[in-house]
Amino acid sequence: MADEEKQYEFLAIEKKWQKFWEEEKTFRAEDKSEKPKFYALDMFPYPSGAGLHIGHPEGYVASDILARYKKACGFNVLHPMGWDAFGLPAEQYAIKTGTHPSVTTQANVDNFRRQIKSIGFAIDWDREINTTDPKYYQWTQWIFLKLFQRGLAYVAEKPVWWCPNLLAVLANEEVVDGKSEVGGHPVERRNLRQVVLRITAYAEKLISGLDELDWPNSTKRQQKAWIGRSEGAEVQFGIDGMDHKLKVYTTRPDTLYGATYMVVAPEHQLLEKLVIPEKKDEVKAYIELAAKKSDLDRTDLAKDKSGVFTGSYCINPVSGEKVPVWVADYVLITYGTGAIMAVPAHDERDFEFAEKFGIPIKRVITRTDGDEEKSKLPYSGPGVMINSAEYDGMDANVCKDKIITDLETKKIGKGTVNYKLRDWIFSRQRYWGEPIPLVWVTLDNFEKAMDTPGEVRELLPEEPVTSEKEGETFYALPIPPTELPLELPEVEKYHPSGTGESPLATIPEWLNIWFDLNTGRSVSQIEPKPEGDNWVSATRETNTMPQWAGSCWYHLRYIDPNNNEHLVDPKKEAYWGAPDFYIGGAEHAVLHLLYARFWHRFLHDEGVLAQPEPYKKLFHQGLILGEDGNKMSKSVGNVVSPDLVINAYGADSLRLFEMFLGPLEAVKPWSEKGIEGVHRFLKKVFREANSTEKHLTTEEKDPDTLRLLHETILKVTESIEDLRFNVAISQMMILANHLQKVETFSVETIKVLLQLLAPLAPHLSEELWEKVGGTPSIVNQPWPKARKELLVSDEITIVFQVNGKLRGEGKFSKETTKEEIIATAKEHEKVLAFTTGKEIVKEIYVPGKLVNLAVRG
RNA sequence: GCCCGAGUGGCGGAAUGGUAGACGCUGCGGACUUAAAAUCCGUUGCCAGUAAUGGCGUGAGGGUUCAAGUCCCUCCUCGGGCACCA
Repeated sequence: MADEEKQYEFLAIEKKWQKFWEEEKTFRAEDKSEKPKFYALDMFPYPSGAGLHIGHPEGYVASDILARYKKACGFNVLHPMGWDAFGLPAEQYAIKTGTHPSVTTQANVDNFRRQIKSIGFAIDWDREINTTDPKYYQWTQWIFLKLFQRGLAYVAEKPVWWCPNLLAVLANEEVVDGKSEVGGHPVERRNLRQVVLRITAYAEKLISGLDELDWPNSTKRQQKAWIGRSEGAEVQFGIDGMDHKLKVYTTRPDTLYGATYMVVAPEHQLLEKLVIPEKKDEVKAYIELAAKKSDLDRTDLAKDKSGVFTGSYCINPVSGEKVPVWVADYVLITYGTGAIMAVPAHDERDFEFAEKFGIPIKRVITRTDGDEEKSKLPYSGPGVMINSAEYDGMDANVCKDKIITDLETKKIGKGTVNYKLRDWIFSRQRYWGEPIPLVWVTLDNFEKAMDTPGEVRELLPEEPVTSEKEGETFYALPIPPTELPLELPEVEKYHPSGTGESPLATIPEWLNIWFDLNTGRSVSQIEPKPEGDNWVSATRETNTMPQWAGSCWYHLRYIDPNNNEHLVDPKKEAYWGAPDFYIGGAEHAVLHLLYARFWHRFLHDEGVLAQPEPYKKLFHQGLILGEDGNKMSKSVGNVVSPDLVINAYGADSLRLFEMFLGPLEAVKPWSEKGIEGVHRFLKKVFREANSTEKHLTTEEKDPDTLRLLHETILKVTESIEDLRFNVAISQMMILANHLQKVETFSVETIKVLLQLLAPLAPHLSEELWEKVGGTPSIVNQPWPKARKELLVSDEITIVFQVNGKLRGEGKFSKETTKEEIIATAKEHEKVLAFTTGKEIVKEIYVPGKLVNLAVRG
C-alpha cells in the first residue's frame, strides 16, 4: 500500500489548474449579471527589474481569498491586475544602456505577469491594463484636459531641488542631508516652471469625505493632518508711519492683547519697505542666509531661533500699542499670510524667540483653578481673559468668537480657514511619463484662438494659463480629445537637457509645431505650414506627468478597459461602483490615496462618475520582514524570492503561509521552517482526501466529526469575513488533525473541508475536489453553511471556579439545570477543599461554560 | 516635542470580560527503517514535589469586577505618523 501511495506533486497540480482556469476563463467578470457584485482591488505593482518579492503577494493573496470566497458565496466577482509602469528606474536604465524604456518595461511586465500567474490568482486577465499604453494614457490626458478646462491646472515658478552635477531636478525624497541620494552631489533650490494642480480647491471636500470611508483610522488621521485645516482670523495691523497694512493669520485671536511683536517671513513682499536704512545690511544678510538654508536645516535648527529687527513698528489694532516688527525664518511664507502677530505668553515658539531677544512677554489668559505648575508660561490651555481691556473676565474660548465678530465690524479682520495642503506639483522634467497635452502660443495667437470656434476654444479655462519665457508671455492651449493620445516621441537620449527641462525639449521636430486653432491638430515645423488661417506656430509642453497620474484612476479602467469612447461606460460604472475591498501598503497614505480621491471627486463633480469616492473599504497589509527580523533588502541579503519558494513548496504553500504568518496588518518575519509546517498540513489534507478506503459513507455519521466540521465551517467563514486568515487556517488544521486520527469519515466531510480550503489553497483543492468526485471548478460550488444546531454536543463540560480560580470540572447532559450543576459543583472534592469553613457569598453560572463560587472568610 | 498603535512561552501567534498559551515552528523522548528521508506517537510557560497536587504567570504599578491578557488610571519600552503650519 505504502509504495502505491500518491505523492503531493504540487508543481504538476498547480500547472494543471492554472491552465484550466485560463482556458475555461473561470474568473471572467460579467458586466451584466443578476448576481450581486464584488470588486476586489490590489494596489497595482510597479514592474521593477528585480521581479516580484515576497511582500507583493501578501496583499494579492488576501484579496484573492476574498474574491474566491465571494464567488463561492454567489457574487459576480471582479479581481483585476495591471501595471503602474511609468517611472524613474526604467528611465535611468535607459540612460545607462540606451535601451528604450518601453522595451525594459515590457520585459519587466512579462516577468511580473509570469510570477503572478504562478501563484494562481483568480484574476480576469482580459482586463489587464498598463499605464504606459497610449490607449490607457489617452484617458489620463483626457482627465488632465478636464482639470485644465475648469481652471484647476496652472503654471507657476516653484522652488524645486536642482542638482548641478546630475543636471536634474530631484524629488524631496531623493535629497538626503542636502545632497543627492545618488552620487552624493550637493543640491540647491531653483525656481523652475512647473505645471501645478489646484488640489487645494478640494481641501474641504477631501476632509469631509473621509467620514464616509471604511479606512484604517491611522490613514484617515494622516490625510486629515496632511490637509491640516485650521480655523482662525486674519487681522490687519497698521504700520507706524506708513499707509501699508500688515496682514497676519492667527488661530488665537483671543490673545490679540498679548501680541508684543510681529514677525514676517524672509520672503515677505512688504519686508523691503519695512526695513529702515540703518538695518538694511543686517536684514539683507539674514535674508541671504535664510535662502541658503534647506528645509532640512530649518527643521533641524527648530530649537534655535534666529531673526533680525527691521526697525519698524506696527500698531496693535485693538490696544493701540506699538510693537516691533522682526524678520525670522520660523515664519513660513507658504502658510497663512507669511506674517504673524507673536504672543510669547501663549505660544511656545514665540516664547522662545522673545526670551532670546529680550522682547516683553504679556500674559492675557489665566487659569481659574490656581494650579501654578500647569499655568507656567508659555501657557496654551483654557482660561479667562486678563490684561485685555473690555474682554477681561471672559472665557478665552468665547472671547475668540467675540473678537472675530468685533474685528469684522471694525473691518480690520475676518474669520478665516487655512490649510497646510499645498497645490500639487504635477510636472516632471523626465522622459518616461505621460506627455502633458498642452501647447504654448503667443498672445496674438491666443486671442485668435479665443475667436476661433471649435474644440480648442471649448476647453479653455476662464482665466488663461500663462508662462513666462525669456521675457515673453506664452499662453496655453489644450490638445483636444480628438487628437489624443498625445504619444511620447522617440528620442535618442533620455538624459535631461541640462537646463532643467525635460529630454523632450531636446527634440526640435517634436517641440516646434504648426497648430490648428480649430481642430487642435498639429504638424511638425520640419513640414511646411499647412494651408489655412487657423494654423499657427506653437511649441509643445515638454514636461511629463508624475507617476501618480496613472494610478489616480486605474480602478475605473478595469471596469471598462477597452472603451475608446468613454473613460468608463456610465452603465458599467453604475453596476461595479467603487471597489468593495482595496488592499495595499500604508506608505501611500498621503500620496496615491489622496491624489486618487482628488481626481475621483473632481470627475464626480464633472458628472463623469456617479460615485464621489474611489475606495470605500481600504486595508493595509503589514510588511513581511526577512528571517533575521530586518526589512528585506538586496544589500542585507535577506530577500526571499517567491519563485524559489514555489519551486520548493508550491504556490499553495506560499499562499497559505503568507496568511498563516500572523494578522494581515501586522509586521512579521518570514520563516523557512514555518512554511514547512503549512506544507505538512497540505500534505496531510492530500493524504486524507486520497485515502479512499477511509471514506465509507456519503453523509457524516460520527457526531464528533460532524460537530467539529460545522464548528470549522462557522469559524472559517467568520475569519475570512474578518480578514483573519491565520485563524481560519488554524481551524482547518484542527479538522485535518482530527480526520487523520479517526478510523473513517464521510465523503461529504472531506468535500466541505476542500471547499473551505479552496480560497486559500486553490490548486490542491481543485485537484482533490475532482478526485473525490466533484465537478470543477470548486469555486462555483455554493459555500458550505454551518448548521448551528450541530454545534452543541449532548454532553457539555462545565468548569468550576472558586473566587475565579479553576478548581475542577464536571460533565453534564445539555438538559441539566443550572441548580443541578451548581449543586454538583459545590460537592466537588477539590471545590470543597477551598470552600469548607467559608461562606459562599455569590454563585455565578455562565450557561454551558462555568460555575464560579465567590467565598469569604 | 505632539498624535496614534502595540507589548502574551525559546519563536510566529490564539483567546464575544468567563478553563491563558489554540494552531504552527523549535527543542526533547520514542515508533517505523539496515540507514536516511517521509510519516506517526508522546512531551515542551516558570517554581516546588517521585507523584497526586499546589503556588506563580499576559511590560511595571494601582483600580473596577464574582471573574481582567481583555475595561479604567499612572508609568516604562518598542513600532508608526507629524514636526517651527502661528
